[in-house]
This record gives sequence, C-alpha cells and structure tokens, in this order.
Amino acid sequence: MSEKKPTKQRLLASAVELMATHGSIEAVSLRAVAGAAGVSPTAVYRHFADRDALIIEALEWAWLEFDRALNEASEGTADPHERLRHQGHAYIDVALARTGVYTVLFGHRDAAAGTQTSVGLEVFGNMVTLVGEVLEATGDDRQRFDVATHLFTSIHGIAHLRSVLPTFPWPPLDQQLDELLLQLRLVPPA
Amino acid sequence: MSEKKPTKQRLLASAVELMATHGSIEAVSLRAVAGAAGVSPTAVYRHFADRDALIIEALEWAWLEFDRALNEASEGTADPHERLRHQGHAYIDVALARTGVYTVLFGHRDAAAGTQTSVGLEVFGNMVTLVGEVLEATGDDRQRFDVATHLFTSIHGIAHLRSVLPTFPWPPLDQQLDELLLQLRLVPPA
DNA sequence: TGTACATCAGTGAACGCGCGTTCACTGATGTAC
DNA sequence: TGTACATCAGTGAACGCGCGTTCACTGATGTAC
Repeated sequence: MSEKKPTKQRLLASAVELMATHGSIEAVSLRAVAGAAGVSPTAVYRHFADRDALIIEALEWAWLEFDRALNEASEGTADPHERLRHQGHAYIDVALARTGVYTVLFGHRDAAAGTQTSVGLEVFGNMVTLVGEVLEATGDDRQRFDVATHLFTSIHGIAHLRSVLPTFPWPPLDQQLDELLLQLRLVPPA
Repeated sequence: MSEKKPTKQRLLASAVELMATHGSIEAVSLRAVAGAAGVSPTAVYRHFADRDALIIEALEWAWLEFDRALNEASEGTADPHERLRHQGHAYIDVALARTGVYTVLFGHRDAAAGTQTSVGLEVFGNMVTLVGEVLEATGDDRQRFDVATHLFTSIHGIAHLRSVLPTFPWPPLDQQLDELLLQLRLVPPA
C-alpha cells in the first residue's frame, strides 16, 4: 500500500513535522529527526552535511509547501478578485492549520533571513503578481508592490496573532478578511 | 557610582537581556542567566523555584517594560487622538529597538499563553481604553473592542514583520502608521 | 556469465559539551534573652 | 553589651541527560572486464 519513500525525503518530512508539533526550531534536533524517520542519527550525515544543512532544507521544504497550498487554492479560478480572495483565505487557513510551522517560518530573524533569498520571498512575489492583476483589471493605477506590501503586513498580522493567541475572542475570519480587502480597495467595484 | 541591585533583579534583567540578544527563550538557560548576573548557577534557586519560574517572571518583567514604554510615550499629552498616535509610534519603536524581546513575547503559543492572563493582555486593555476615548471624542459609535482588535492586529503585523524581515524595503514608518489610523478612522475629522 | 572491486546507505560505540537540578557546605546577618 | 542560635544568600562538586559529531564497521548494490 504505502510507498517506501527515500530516506532523505522522510528526514525532511519528519523535520517539518517536528516544527509543526513543537513550533520551534530548537525542537528539531538531529536525533529527533532521525528517530522520527526510523533511522540512526549517524545516517543523517549520508544526506546532509550537518544539522544546519538539514534545518535549512527543511525550512525551504516548508516554504514550498506553503507556496503550493496558496497556488492550489486559486487553481481553477480565472477572475483575479476571486483568486486573491481564495489565496487570502488559504494563507490564513494554512497558517492556522499548522501554526507551529507558520510561527517557525516567521519566528525569528535568523529563520526568516536564512531562506529569505530563495523560497520565502517567492510567496510574496506571487502576492505582488496577483495584486497587480487585480489592479489592472479595475484600471487602478496604484503601485502593485506598495499595495502588496500592505496586504502582506495585514494578513500576516491576522494569521500570526491568531496563531499565537488562539483563545482570544477573534471576529469571524471571513468578516475580517473581507473588511481588509475592502479597505485596500481590492474588491470588484459595486 | 552604580548602585548594587539585589540579585533577583539582576537575574531578571539578565534574562530579558538574553532574550533581546538571542531572540529566543531557549537561549535563556539558567546557567547563562546566572553567569550574566555574576552568580553561580545554584544561586538562582535561592530566588526562583526552577528555570520555568525564572522564565515566567522574566516574561512578565518584559511585558511590564513594554507596557510602561507605551504609557510614557503619551504621558504629557491630553488630546486622545495625539495620545493614540504617540502610543502607536512607541509600540513599533520599542518592538524594533528590541526585536529579540518582541519576537519572544509574541513568539510561540506557549510564551504568549503563559503570561496571557496577567500582564500581556494589559497592553491590549490599555489599547481598548485609549481607542474608546478617541471614539468618544468624535462621537463615533463603533464598538471600542472591535476597533482596538483591528488596530492591534494591524500594528502587530507591521511591528512583527519589520522585526523578522529588517532588510525588506519597507515604506516610511510614519506614512505606514498614519495610513493605518486613517483607514481605521481614528484620526480627528478634517 | 562470473569474478573482483568500488560505491554507498546504513549501523553502534564513543567523545565532549551545556544543560537543569541535588547536595552538603560556608559565612554573613538578624534575633532572643 | 554579650552570647547562642536561626536564617538566608551564596558556593563548588557531582549527577544524569540529550545533544551534534567522529569513527571504524557492515552489507547491499553497481560496474569493469
């Protein structure tokens, strides 16, 4: 039934799973990853130079998963406004479904800066593109980068604070997101 | 010249300093705190039950520092709109001046939840009160709690993302904050 | 097709390290009479 | 004012633990001729 995946992939998946469970990079010890993947600690060195290399690849993997989830969310949709709505929803849904991973990805400076050059900013890049399409569709002449930055900041605030304070009496997510898009004038004209 | 402070205070101050420097709770080891305070590791047990108790008190101390900085920022100001502007600025300034502490305070679920009941939410409580004064001053009948929640989410997004991605080409902080207050209609009517 | 050898993913034992915590102790300060 | 004792903040040695990393190894798979 279940395909036996290559060890390297099992190691990376286990590392991301540990991030999801414990919400911290420190919990992703080489020995814990090896144990979760059903392999001895020394075997890790057949696939990664050291623990740092393992962590870095695991973070990239997590970014890719995040990016893929966003893209999938708007896959069959043509209208830019709807695509943005779907991706916005997906952004927060994924963050809340795996708060551990999300808080690690945006956890501290080092974590974010390490992968910033590669996949991390790809998520933001896609956001810029999508916002650009929306602006173009409505003849809005604002700078796509500025509007996307604002959107990024706001949606991160919603997602991160909900991750960290899950017991706070938050307003309904739909309402919060719709209000945000309305304020940013990223909604089809009435 | 320099007053010799009690050991307990030096321990707490050292713990917060370690948070500021390393931006993580794991770096605040009992031995590191003791060393920074110029005392042997075992001496810590004269003032705290164990490492957990030390960490919890250090987090409370950090929250209090944060709260005090916000209040000080609006101290001599009477007009509610100006008070809110000043505190908003101070919020982001403090977060950026000590990103390590800020990211620890809002770092992961456990950190936030542990002190949530005590000082952490006091910061938000003050925000609710201040927003209430502003709404009252302009005869605005929106719910102060809802507006404050929105403000809290947005300002956290700005502060946290700037902390984590300091090299991103952010817009000027003044502009970003003024735009936010304008969008939330927390600005004196023209 | 068979044989010799290289490659490669895995193993277990061992290392030194920093950690939280315990223990028995020391020496100064405070208190009772 | 002196003396006896309790209190209390500090010490250093020692513990067991999980960590990252190294080492010499094993056994299976691939390759050359």
